[in-house]
Amino acid sequence: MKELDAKDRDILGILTKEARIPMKALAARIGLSRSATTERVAMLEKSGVIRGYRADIGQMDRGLVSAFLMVTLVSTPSMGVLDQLARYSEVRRVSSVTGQLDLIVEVEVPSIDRLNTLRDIIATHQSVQDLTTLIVLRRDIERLE
Amino acid sequence: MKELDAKDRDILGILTKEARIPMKALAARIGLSRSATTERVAMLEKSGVIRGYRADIGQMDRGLVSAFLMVTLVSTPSMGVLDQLARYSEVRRVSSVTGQLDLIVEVEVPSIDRLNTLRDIIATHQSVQDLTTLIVLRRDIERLE
DNA sequence: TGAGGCATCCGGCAATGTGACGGTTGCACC
DNA sequence: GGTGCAACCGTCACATTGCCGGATGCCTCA
Repeated sequence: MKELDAKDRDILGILTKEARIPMKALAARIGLSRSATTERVAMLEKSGVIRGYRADIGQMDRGLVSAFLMVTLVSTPSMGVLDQLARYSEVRRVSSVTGQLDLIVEVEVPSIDRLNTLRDIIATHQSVQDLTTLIVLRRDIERLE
Repeated sequence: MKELDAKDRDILGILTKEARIPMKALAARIGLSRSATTERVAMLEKSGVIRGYRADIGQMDRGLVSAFLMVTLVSTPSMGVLDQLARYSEVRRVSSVTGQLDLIVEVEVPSIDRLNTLRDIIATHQSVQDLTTLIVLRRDIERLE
């Protein structure tokens, strides 16, 4: 895939905030014709830079509990932990990190009970050495893209 | 705001995956007329259930570094830390959590240098007691909505 | 019970946006 | 200087949208 130029970055910048904007308006904003803009967006989609478009739903309205599970592994190559994590749809994101920890697992569960269940399942995995649960009390800032 | 019914949840389910779908197609999928569907979506937007629409960008394509900053505060009412954090556009999300930590700050910066700068700025804030930086090496799972 | 108010739905029209295409321009390469 | 190519533009026919009036069902209260 080619380098993205300034126009492409403009497009991405706008689409990450207003994904439903009409092509015509998008074109006007970046200073290209509609057809050129449509072509660029199609290219960005086809090449995988744009993976899709999502509505951004307020978390409170779903009545879910979010938590971070801070995981330390016995040995760094994760040995099936990821496979297991991937099996649970409540697992929203898993990040390998540097530092005292190895994985940060973000989960979103319907209840604290379910969180505890999930926590226990993961904590008892053979390659998990230590697991700390941090429940999100409040989102103070949220600007994910 | 009223309770969301099954149709509303259908709408949300579809829009969280395909935010750019035309209203007509959305209407056909949930089994309502286009105008009723448009009305419902408008209601969901106005009431804040739908906060916006975002293009989903593959993170690697941006050449950015993501990191978690684990913050312990001197005293729990945050005393201006949030205001300061909000000032930096690299701060993607801040979560108040239970446990040994007080805040989890997620940042996305163009370089490690910038990360260090940001880290230092936050760490020297008077109400920050402790700050640990965890750099994201890899996203193993990502299913944020 | 039946008249009014309200929420929700539908369909239709005019305005706007889209997909598809052909034509222009600028540039690199032989 | 001719050929190929990538990126752009404008236009046509068609699809989608915003906006409306009107139907339907339901609740409330005289």
